[in-house]
Amino acid sequence: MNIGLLLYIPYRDLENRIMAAVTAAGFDMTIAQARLLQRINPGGSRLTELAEAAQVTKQTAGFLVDQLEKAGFVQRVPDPTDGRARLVQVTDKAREAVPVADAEMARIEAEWERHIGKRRMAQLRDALEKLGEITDPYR
Amino acid sequence: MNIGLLLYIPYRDLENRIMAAVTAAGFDMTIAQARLLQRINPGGSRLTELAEAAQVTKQTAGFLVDQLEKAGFVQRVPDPTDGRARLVQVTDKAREAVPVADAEMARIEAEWERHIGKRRMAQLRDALEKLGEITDPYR
DNA sequence: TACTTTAATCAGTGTCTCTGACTAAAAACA
DNA sequence: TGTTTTTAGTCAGAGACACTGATTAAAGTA
Repeated sequence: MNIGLLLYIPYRDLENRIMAAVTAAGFDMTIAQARLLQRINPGGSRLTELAEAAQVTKQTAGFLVDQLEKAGFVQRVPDPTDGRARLVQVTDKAREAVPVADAEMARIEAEWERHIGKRRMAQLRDALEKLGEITDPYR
Repeated sequence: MNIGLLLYIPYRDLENRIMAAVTAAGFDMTIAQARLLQRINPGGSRLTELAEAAQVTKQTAGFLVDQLEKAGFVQRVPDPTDGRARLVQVTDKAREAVPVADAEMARIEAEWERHIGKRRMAQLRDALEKLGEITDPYR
């Protein structure tokens, strides 16, 4: 079986389940919004940075940040070091969603480990981390 | 690092590269179309089957099949065993794209194996196949 | 100062995906 | 057999997401 599909199937399952958990907890956001949100640095990120990290255009990133801002998950503040730029910062409201996502993630990882075994899980992680070195365009 | 992102990064890289190779060879199709095309059985598939396999609604599958049909990559023929249904079949034109995709896939797999080693590659495949047992909704 | 680059936005468009409502054929059943 | 329910697929409408191209304002550079 095609290695691409093999990678995609568990990925999609994981993403769907985490999004379901997050929205069930009352955090109303979409997958694209969540993907972007994840990439924001602790001190805030510029839109251009964010676009690059998430592998979308600045326009798309701006569109998503608009929605996240409207929903109260991020705020834009002026960048003190550059008058053209603004920093996108995660709000407390969005930070409250993190433990929900983390808990679901832990649940899924435990399930996976139970099914494929501790050894295989460690090997999977190891192989993927090494693979990231040549496939992550942001690295 | 988050196992979801770890899975997603090489997947996206692979998909992008294969699509680039396929479109560069003159086969003008989108990712969504290609995903659906992959799922069509040798003897043809019903729309409902296809939708289930690709995890989209019947409407979405129909929309994509319309486009694939317009581009000449599939044809719809009546299902002899069911007057309501039609079989979506892959055309020769689409079949010509397969070796292009396969060649790119082989190239990528070779690169990956060169970077992470034969042993890790085998472990990755093994772990993912086992994981598919619990994460593939179509299985 | 004049020119170039960079950060972000505005305008417009195409693709993908969904929900809901519908038609027609097949299957189930009374 | 005739009626009801299920199944296969389509039509209509809407929203989300992604793109290209053009523009504005600030910063950096010659």
